[in-house]
Amino acid sequence: MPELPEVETARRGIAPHLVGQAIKRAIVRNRHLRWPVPRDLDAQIAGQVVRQVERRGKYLLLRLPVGSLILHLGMSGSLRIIDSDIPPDKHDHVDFVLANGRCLRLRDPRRFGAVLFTRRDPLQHKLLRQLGPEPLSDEFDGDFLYVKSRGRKIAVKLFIMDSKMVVGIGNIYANEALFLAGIHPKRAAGRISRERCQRLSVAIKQVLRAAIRAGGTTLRDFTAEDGQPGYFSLKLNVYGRAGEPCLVCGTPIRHLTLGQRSTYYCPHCQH
DNA sequence: AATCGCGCCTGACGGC
DNA sequence: TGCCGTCAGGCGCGAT
Repeated sequence: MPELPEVETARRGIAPHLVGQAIKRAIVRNRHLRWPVPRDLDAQIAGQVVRQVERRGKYLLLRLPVGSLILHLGMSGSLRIIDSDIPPDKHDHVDFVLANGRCLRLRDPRRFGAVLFTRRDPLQHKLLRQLGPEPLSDEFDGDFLYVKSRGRKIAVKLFIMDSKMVVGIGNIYANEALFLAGIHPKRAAGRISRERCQRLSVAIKQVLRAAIRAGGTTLRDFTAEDGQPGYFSLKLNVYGRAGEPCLVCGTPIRHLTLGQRSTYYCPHCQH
């Protein structure tokens, strides 16, 4: 499941192949993603040169002279740069055929992803407008977490996964960051001290940066089959390790469900 | 305003 | 071998 580090890795992988290239046409084989792919997608983008590939949270923005493509990989989406004559798999829903004979191909078996187009500022798009700060930016720090969480009774894990608070922290990295910060996932967000908010913000940045590094070193050039997502080569301390010993203290890792999502923690290290 | 739970969708996996 | 139930999860949205 692509989280922020995987999306950032994808951005870095595809950007060199796209920037300065004209999109000859868009081929939409299946419009039924999270939201319908616009019927006039091809008409909107055909002939336009990609100016920039940006990321905002887990959204990828392909900036064109007129408008922007907004892509989201959902749960199972992946992007590759391939020769445009390679026949599509049944889950290869959208192609962006480039002028150089290559093609940006979106595969998404579960179709939770999205391909949208806007002629306006994509950051003002309904889906992006209300997003919180980037977790790796200076704006996101212990003070930010502390101030925003005062009075909130919501479990801290759900709090840091709320994209209106801060973007890009998915389930895996939320679990891992809380372990590193020594905070119990169910603790009320508003009852975490300033010091521990600081620890948490540092842990979040640490986990995300490590995952981006891992993604970058996982030999992904995006010109062939997808490489592994970052977390495959990352040491996971708690995620998916229920019953196994904590790597710090040996206590069995516990599992619970929080907001319909799998949650893992060490009952000895996290309070 | 804050919080909670739903539903979209398919592949993997376990049990029989 | 095959069938079936269960789980996984990003995230917007509607309900409370």
